[in-house]
Amino acid sequence: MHGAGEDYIETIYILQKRMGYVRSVDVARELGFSRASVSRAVGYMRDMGLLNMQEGGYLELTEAGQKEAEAVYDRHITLTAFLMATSRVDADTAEKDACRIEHIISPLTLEGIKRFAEDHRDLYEGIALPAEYHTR
Amino acid sequence: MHGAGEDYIETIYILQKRMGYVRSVDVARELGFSRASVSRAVGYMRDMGLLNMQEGGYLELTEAGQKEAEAVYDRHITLTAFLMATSRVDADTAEKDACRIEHIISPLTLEGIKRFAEDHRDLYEGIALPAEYHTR
DNA sequence: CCAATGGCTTAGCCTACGCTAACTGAATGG
DNA sequence: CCATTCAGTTAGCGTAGGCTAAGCCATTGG
Repeated sequence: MHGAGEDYIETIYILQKRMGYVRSVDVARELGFSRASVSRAVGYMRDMGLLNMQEGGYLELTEAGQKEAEAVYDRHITLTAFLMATSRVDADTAEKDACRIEHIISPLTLEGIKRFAEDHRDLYEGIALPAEYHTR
Repeated sequence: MHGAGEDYIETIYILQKRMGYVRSVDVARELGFSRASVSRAVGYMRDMGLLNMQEGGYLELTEAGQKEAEAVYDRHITLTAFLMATSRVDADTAEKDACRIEHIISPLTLEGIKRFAEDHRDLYEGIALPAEYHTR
C-alpha cells in the first residue's frame, strides 16, 4: 500500500461515513480524478482483497480494507490535531499537510506524536478539528 | 522543483560542505542511485540553471541552486529538531522523516513550526542534532 | 604501451499513476 | 420508444524517476 492507494482507501472510508454509500464516481469527484483512474485503482484494490463491488457499483471495504482505512484515518486525525496544536495553522492547512504526511511518516514518530498529545493536553485546548474531513 | 529534484540539490549542497567538492558519482553513492540516474538528473538541473559542471565533472550550484538548496536544508533542520523535540524520537528517525516531509510541507505550517520552536525553547533543550546530516 | 579502472553519458526498459477517448449497459424522460 | 445521461470499463498516452547495458574518455600501473 503506497500513498495513492491509501488516499483511495481513506476516501472510500470517509465517503461511506458521510453518505452511507460509495461508488467509484463519488471517489472520483471527491479526489478530483477521472472515473477511469478510479476504476483502475478500484480494480487493483479488489485484487488486493481490500474491497468488493456490489450490485449497482457500490463499494464495500473488506475487513482488511476497513482496518487499513482506519489506520490511515487515525494518522490523519492525529497529524491534523498535532499540526494545529503546535504550528497553530488553521484546520484546512493542517489537514492538507496531514493528508500528505500521513502516507510517509514512520510508525515510531507517529507514536511519539501521540505521546506528545497526551503529555501536552494544554496545547490542544480549544483547537477545533473540522467536523468533517475532506481527503485532499 | 519536486521531491526528487530537491533531494538531489540538497545532497549536492551537503556533500559540498562535507567534502569540499561534489561529482555525480558522489551523489549517486550518497543516495544509493545509479550513476546513470544521477547523470540525467544533473542534466535536468543544469537545464534549469541550478548548477554547472566544471572541468573534471565537479558540480557547482549556481546562485539559484544554492538558494534552493539552502531553503531545503533549512526545512530539513527545522523539521528534524521539531520532531525530536515533540515526538522525542532519536536523531536518525527524526531525520528520515524530516527528509520526506521537507518536500511536501506547506510554507504556512513550516512557519508555524518555527514559531513553535521559539515559543517552546524548553522542549528543545538537550536535543542533539546530528553533527552531520545524511540525505536519505 | 597497453589494459584496467573510474567516471560521465546515452539508449532503452519498467512501474506508478495521472489523463482522454470511446464503448457498454442501465435508467430516465420528452 | 427512442435519445440522453450516468456509471463503469478498456485502451492507449504522458511524465516522473528509478534501472541496466554499453560506449567513451582520461588516468594509472604492470
